[in-house]
Amino acid sequence: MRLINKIDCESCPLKCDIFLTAKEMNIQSKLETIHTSYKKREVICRQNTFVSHAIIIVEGNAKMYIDGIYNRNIILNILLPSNYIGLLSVFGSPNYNYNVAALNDCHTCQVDIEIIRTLYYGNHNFLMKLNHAFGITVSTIMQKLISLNQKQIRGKVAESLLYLSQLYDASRFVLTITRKELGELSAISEENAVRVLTEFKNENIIDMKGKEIYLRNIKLLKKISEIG
Amino acid sequence: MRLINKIDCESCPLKCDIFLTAKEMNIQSKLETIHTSYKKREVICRQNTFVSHAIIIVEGNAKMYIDGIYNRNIILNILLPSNYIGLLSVFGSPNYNYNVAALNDCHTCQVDIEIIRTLYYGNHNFLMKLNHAFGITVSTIMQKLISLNQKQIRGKVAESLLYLSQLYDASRFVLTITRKELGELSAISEENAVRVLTEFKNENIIDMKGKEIYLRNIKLLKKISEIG
DNA sequence: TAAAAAAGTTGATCTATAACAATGTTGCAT
DNA sequence: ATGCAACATTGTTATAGATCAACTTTTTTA
Repeated sequence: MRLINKIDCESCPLKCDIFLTAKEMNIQSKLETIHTSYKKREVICRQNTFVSHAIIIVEGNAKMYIDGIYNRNIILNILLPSNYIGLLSVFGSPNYNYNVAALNDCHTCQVDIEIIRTLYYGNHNFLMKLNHAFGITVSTIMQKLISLNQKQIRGKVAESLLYLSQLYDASRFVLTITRKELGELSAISEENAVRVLTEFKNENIIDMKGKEIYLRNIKLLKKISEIG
Repeated sequence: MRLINKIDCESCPLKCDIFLTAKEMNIQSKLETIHTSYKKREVICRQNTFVSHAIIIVEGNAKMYIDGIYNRNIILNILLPSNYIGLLSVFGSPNYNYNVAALNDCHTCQVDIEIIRTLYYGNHNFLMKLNHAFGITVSTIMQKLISLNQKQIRGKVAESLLYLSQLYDASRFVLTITRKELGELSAISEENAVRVLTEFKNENIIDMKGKEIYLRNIKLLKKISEIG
């Protein structure tokens, strides 16, 4: 982790959906932010450590994951630019309950969580947004709980592919994650992740060349994902 | 579902941890509440339906569970008196993302969610409590995600037993759930739930007679739960 | 640009657990 | 009191997916 710069930055942390703009909040003073870069594979935040800053991904992709038993992690989701980390702790638990690691070189903008806290203390508009976001988080994780538990490998991989497609808003995309990570996202082994991908390719459901993936038959993928 | 009574009830919905007392809120008017009873096995609220009321369990136990594929549900947790249902929706998703069903005859007190919303709209103390509660919920579910995915049946059952022990605050307790439900709480089959219980009994880790369970060796149970 | 490390692939084997089956037990309703 | 439905138990079988192993390809680093 290299600290690039400690500058006043008005726009980037406020781009994030959940924050209000400086204008809306009617504040003059600029927020003091820290800009930090992370290299590929570097850990941005670590489960069970204290949340000192709200972090916004400005550039790059990152994975949010929880430590499993015996090095078998579970990836919860992929973070894209404008996604924030750590807001769960604003008025919630003081520690991270997940890890975040850079999938490629990442640039972040960080704001002291205490500043966020005081800034938004009495702002119920913000609190409502926060609560709303948490509601979505909870229902997402619950959905994941089901699928990781009850679907079989084809259903799990289908779901992951659809998730990625939606994330990148395209039926043709370049995987930022490795096969092993695709396995961690689907809670299956690396080998089976590869096998299912090959199956899908042979069945003309997807097209694949290295990291490039094209979802040929999204309708069928959805079916496979649903029935498990 | 039988509607018992529509009375003004000041104390019972406010007993719940997350609410403030009428005194703290400095309100004179009494809250209009609905008291409803549910018989054993009756569904109190249904996944994907609109949350119209915040429900507080006044008496009885209930299970919170999500619909799985093919009737294989997953029980998230057991609700005891003073636990609330539906608060996730106050400023979050408008629908339930889980089911709740009575494990034995239950008595509930319900308050229109809209009243809660307006009552607490500008009350950041409440919003902060809500945020805090959500934080705990999220980290609990994440923990569950790990254990259901990576532990094997002995670890899962050990975890469930420890959970129940903590819930009832006793090493000796009477199961309110069936073996099938213990399976659903541990995400394993009913048969394997029985088998593991018998194993634990034979290994003198627990004592068991029908629905009565006594955790003899909690330390070992914790070990089994941790290593999976 | 060579060497090392990381990532990807395919086949064979092993195993944990679900599913099936059969039967016993308890509790509730009429 | 009796019969039905829910609940519990134990043994057997089948299988999905992990693990192991050996190898190739790609990417990173020095």
